[in-house]
Amino acid sequence: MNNLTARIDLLKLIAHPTRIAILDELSKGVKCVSDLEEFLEVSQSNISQHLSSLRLAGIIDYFIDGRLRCYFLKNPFIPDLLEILKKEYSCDLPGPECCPVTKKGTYHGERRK
Amino acid sequence: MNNLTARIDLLKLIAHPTRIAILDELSKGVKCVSDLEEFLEVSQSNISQHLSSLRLAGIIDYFIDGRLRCYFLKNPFIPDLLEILKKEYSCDLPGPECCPVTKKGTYHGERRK
DNA sequence: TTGTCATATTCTAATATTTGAATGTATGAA
DNA sequence: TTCATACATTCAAATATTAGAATATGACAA
Repeated sequence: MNNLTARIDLLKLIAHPTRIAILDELSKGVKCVSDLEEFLEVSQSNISQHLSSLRLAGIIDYFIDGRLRCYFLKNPFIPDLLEILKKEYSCDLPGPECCPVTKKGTYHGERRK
Repeated sequence: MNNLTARIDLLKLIAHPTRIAILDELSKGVKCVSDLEEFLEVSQSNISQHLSSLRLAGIIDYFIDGRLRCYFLKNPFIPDLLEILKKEYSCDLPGPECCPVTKKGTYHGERRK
């Protein structure tokens, strides 16, 4: 499995509102499960399940402090992803030469013979 | 639905090998379906289905040139995403003060009373 | 006006994901 | 040594995603 494939798998795992919320919170610092429980609107069991999946994928990890499990971000791809997820874009990409609105210009890409 | 939720939905839609391959190819320029067919290992029907989903989500669009449909990228979030997907990271994020390996330091986050 | 090319749509089966409910386990306090 | 806390695991049901097969459509060429 190459790098890109692996990265796409990560993306798929992460593309979930609760998981993003967890990662966003962890990006601010170490948190234990009950910290997360306080600001997420889902059950403790569900949070644990998400944490477990994220950890199996190598995205986060934890250390044990007494009876707390303190989770933290591990994968450096995550902060970059969170950043662009929150970024605002003011307009669409510029259309190609032969724009669908004007119908002018032609398409110069490769075509089947 | 706020911006972040919408962005997460986009992420979920995109997190698929064939879709990423399509978007990556479109990021290099306009392509029609048969161009895509040539380098993707999936059926034409399947490509069309992916293109259709991507278009419904506002990620891509096309213009008609004779009997070709020429697709292009529309959503400006995509190039940023593709960039970080391909980025190499040399190591994990630095662990927190109280690291799981050394077991030193303590956890200063908020805790339930 | 018929055929063919380029592409889309619909339907369905297979598969994957997500969740809640119930229960289990380890730790520290009393 | 018993109890409560903090968290994890297992299971099953509900739901969503994906791919392929079959078929449809619209444009151009002959």
